[in-house]
Amino acid sequence: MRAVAAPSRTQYAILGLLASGPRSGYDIKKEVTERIAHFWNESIGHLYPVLRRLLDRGLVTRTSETAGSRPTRHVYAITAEGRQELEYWLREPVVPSPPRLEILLKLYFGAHATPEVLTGHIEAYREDRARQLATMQAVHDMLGARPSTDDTRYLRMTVRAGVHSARAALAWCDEVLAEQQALAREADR
Amino acid sequence: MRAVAAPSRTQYAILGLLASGPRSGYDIKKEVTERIAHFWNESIGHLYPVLRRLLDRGLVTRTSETAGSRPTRHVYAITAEGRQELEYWLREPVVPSPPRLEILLKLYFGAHATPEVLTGHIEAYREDRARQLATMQAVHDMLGARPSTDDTRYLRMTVRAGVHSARAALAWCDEVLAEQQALAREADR
DNA sequence: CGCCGCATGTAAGAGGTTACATGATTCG
DNA sequence: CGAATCATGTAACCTCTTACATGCGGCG
Repeated sequence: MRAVAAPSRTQYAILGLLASGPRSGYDIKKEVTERIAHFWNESIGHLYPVLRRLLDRGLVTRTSETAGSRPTRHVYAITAEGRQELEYWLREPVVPSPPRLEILLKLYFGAHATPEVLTGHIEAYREDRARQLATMQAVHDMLGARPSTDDTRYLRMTVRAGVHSARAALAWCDEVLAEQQALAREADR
Repeated sequence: MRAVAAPSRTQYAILGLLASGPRSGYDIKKEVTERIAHFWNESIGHLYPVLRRLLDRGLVTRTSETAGSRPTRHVYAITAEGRQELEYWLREPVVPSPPRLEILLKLYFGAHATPEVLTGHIEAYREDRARQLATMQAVHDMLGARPSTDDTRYLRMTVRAGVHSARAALAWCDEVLAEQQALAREADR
């Protein structure tokens, strides 16, 4: 390989989840979409081959649960080497991923679109983020009812990140929408 | 192809830039890194094949400028069909891309790392965003607080998005760092 | 009786990054 | 005189997504 490995983050997500208990591929997918979808996601079709690779590398083990005639359920557990690999990755600096915000790209090319189209995009985005804010706040309240236990502390922090980010997005949308309205009034005069 | 085309956004970025004047691949790359890197980026190695494809599809034309013994400079210009394609894309709803925030993933797995490591990551991230905020504010001031001319109006909006986002990130970092410090004090007691 | 949840996996390929290859010119 | 800029392009390769393949069991 010439291109230096941009190491798959999927494998670390898997190791991280398995670090708090054995799970099947299906379980992992569910956990991702139900708990951390606000900052991370995985597609099920990618999970299986990566689990296979982790197995081959000895970072996880696999046990099979056969229940009647259903497809065999494979439960994966992290090994000592897997834990080491996870801890190594956790210590490594976060690699910044260059942003690609499609909505800003469209806005940047705004001169080639109608104001109505732009406003429509921003409004849709605003609603999206407003919904997210509501969800995040609901989750936060649910977590916040109890004292900061170890198992929810970090989840709560990520939820707060979502709250901050959504609020900022809303404020920005309102700014942009106001400016677009001012422009429309000017054009009307 | 079975997987339904997630249409390359690179091609639209190219068309959008070419819509305000002919450029070479090299020029496009420079413009991306110098002007819109805060929300978009392209790698030069990917630009050339995509330009080639746009040429084959008749969305751009190419003229060659030979200057002495240097590699021939290819200048691309958008065609009427290219403009149509761009405008079509601009009208289409923004496709939301599921987030993957590595720093939050590491934080979420915080139970398997030392508090010092986590704090280090957050501090690094904070500095990063503080730098970005400074840059964004400088650019914003340069663009001029008020008279929104058409050619800077949309750029300014994207810069404002960066300002809002960076401020939110800083506030979040401070919150998290304070919580980590409180935890450390508790552990000390 | 139809849909959803459970459950695994493969195939195809898009999209994108990095390294390599090559060489002139400009500037400090 | 060495580094950066100009300038294009190819090769290798990886990551990840989507679609396909398959089928049971429970619930409304």
